[in-house]
Amino acid sequence: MEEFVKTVSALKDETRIKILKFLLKYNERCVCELEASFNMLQSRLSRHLKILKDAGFLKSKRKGKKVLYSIKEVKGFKKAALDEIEKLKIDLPTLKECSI
Amino acid sequence: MEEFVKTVSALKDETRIKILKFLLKYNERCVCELEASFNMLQSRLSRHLKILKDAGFLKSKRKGKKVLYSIKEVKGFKKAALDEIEKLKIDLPTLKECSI
DNA sequence: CTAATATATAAACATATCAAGATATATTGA
DNA sequence: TCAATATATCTTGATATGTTTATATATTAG
Repeated sequence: MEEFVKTVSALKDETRIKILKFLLKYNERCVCELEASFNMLQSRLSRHLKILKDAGFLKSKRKGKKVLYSIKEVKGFKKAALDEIEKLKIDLPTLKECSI
Repeated sequence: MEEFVKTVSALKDETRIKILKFLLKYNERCVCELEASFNMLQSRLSRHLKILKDAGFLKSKRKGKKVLYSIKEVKGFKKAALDEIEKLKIDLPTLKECSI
């Protein structure tokens, strides 16, 4: 139950839905790229990324100063959720890549 | 997007998850049966049923004084959610049937 | 080691959601 | 029509969640 509620809670936020859709489209991205692309406060992003990671939707790996986030391979309900998000017709910001 | 958020929001509550699981198991039930089974205030139950119905998980039909609620046939993400809920290992209250 | 950059966490405040109690609406039968 | 039963809605107070600002931690360059 807890696990399911956590999964669903992570999905119940427009910002997080957009982040997931963005990473589905643009693969592995560092926080500063997301920050630039979404034009969003870093602390806000970091918080949402943590929630998505804790819920099992994202994985992260450090690369130097950067931390790269990407979609984790999932199945079952979580997979269905990502599929649904991928189909949503919502505007995503364009990718603002990091120098380096 | 709105639709997806509404769907997910409906799922983000333990009471509603239990109601869904209960109706998956016991099929069509009136509010007073749910009230008796869950030992829950009627207004609280009614509120949750409305949220689940608005989100597209439940349908209802009136039968005399009673209103009968049951799981609606759904597909895609919603179906995956119901499947997941059906698999959850949580205790459900036993059914307290209505006289009549 | 220190400064600079990248990311994470914490505190304060605002908003959303829930439970409970009160009230309203709908249906039936007298 | 009126009373009783079943269900729905509204209001209030409590709790949870999101945003912002400030601060802390981690990594690299010098």
